[in-house]
Amino acid sequence: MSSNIRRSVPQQQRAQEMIDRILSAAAQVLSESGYAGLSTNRVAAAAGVSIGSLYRYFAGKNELIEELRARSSADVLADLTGALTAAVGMSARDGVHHILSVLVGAVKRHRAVTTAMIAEAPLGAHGNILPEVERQLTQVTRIFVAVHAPELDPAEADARIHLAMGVTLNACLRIALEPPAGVTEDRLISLTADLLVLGLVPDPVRTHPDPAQSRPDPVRTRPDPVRARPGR
Amino acid sequence: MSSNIRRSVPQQQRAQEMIDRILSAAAQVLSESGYAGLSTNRVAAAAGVSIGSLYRYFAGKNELIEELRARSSADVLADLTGALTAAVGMSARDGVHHILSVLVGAVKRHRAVTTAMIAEAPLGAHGNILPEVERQLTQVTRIFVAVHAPELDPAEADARIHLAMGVTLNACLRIALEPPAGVTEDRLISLTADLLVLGLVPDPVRTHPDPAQSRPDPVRTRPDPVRARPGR
DNA sequence: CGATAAAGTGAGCGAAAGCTCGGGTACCAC
DNA sequence: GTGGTACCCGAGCTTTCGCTCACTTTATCG
Repeated sequence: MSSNIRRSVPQQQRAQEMIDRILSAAAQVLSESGYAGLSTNRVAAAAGVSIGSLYRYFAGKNELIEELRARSSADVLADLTGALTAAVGMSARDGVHHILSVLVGAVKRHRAVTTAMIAEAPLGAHGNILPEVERQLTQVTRIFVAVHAPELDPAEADARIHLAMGVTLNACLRIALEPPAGVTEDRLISLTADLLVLGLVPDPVRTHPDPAQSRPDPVRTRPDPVRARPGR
Repeated sequence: MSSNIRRSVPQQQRAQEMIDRILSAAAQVLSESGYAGLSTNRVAAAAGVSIGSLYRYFAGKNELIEELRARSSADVLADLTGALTAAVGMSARDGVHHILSVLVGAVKRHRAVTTAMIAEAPLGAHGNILPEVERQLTQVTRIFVAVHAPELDPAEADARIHLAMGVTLNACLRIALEPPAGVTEDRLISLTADLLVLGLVPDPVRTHPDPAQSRPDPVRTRPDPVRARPGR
């Protein structure tokens, strides 16, 4: 258990260089050996640095990891803010598309950290890697919904936004980190963008299935059968 | 490093009981201390069993974890298959809704394992917890799309299915494990169901933002930038 | 220059991990 | 009973972990 915050603030240039060396070595170890393979000794060795030096600048392993995550998150966030300002002049769908592709690109750049951090890690309890990004995105989306669908009551809007955040982040991660074969990345982004604008702004006409749609499905059972046992 | 596969097959009843004890102890440790806190010694102690007995039936820690995951996955899969047969008599949207709520319930029942397994784990490289479930769901969805949207070319259909799988699994996990405050679970499931049927079956009318919808957005850029071709 | 602080080193600590193995105990033929 | 097999135990091995600390080297400055 690390406790004494012994981390010293760098004052010379070489110290800053060392910090960078350590962090990029950590990212490298992460991409080569995964989160489980990330030990402070290994990082120090990979950085060509003494283990003692590592502990001079990082109070412990968790600090090191958190710093790594924070840097990636900040970088992705920077890209996002740029995309947001670029999107204000576009149509809703084009804006969403643009934002998505920027996010996908940013995540790709940080493949090592993001893939490894989807892990539990000792960070947030819920294992969210990019909370800053999600926060920013939520904020903007809230405004978007308020403008384009002011009739929604707050709870309903929140539900849609929550869902949209899940779709967005999940889609970006999937597209960037586990791209399926046979489909272009841009096609996936387009589909996601379509889905998002559809899901955010309500359209009373299509919220339920239109009766004409049904196929040779003869039986129409009870509106909803007994739900799965509550369990536990 | 575990190597010799020494795992013996149980022949007496008490052996089977022991295996169950070990597995449920593992689940308990997992929910109490997270993935990082899961050690074989701890599991054995929690099960009130010798560490040697654990290694008689599990070739190593990974085997134990994989068995745990497999059991949860199988249980969720069983629920899913039930939901699928129940859904054949329903409308598309109701069917999807039903499947989603069953999945959410199943995930909830396996909270400990699923939350911990979202972690890296030494399992699949991509950290997918329920590959069997995803496979089954993909298969059914493929049929669904083929029936309801036969005009889609295969690549386009695959893209939509891939996206839908991401949305489905992510939504279920989020709803089951990190339910947001202020919104009922059922509302989220309904929204997700709407989104899914919308996203799966193409509707030429709404693939683009309708012009009437827009608010005080003065600028409207090009109707649509180059759209990705169907790929492949 | 000499002095002081910052930066950097690495042997090695205690703890905990995964796992082994020799030896005991419960069970089921006969 | 007796033999044999399946079952179960737990001290303790080996390795690796996070981390400390006494120490040396390098930069800064009067």
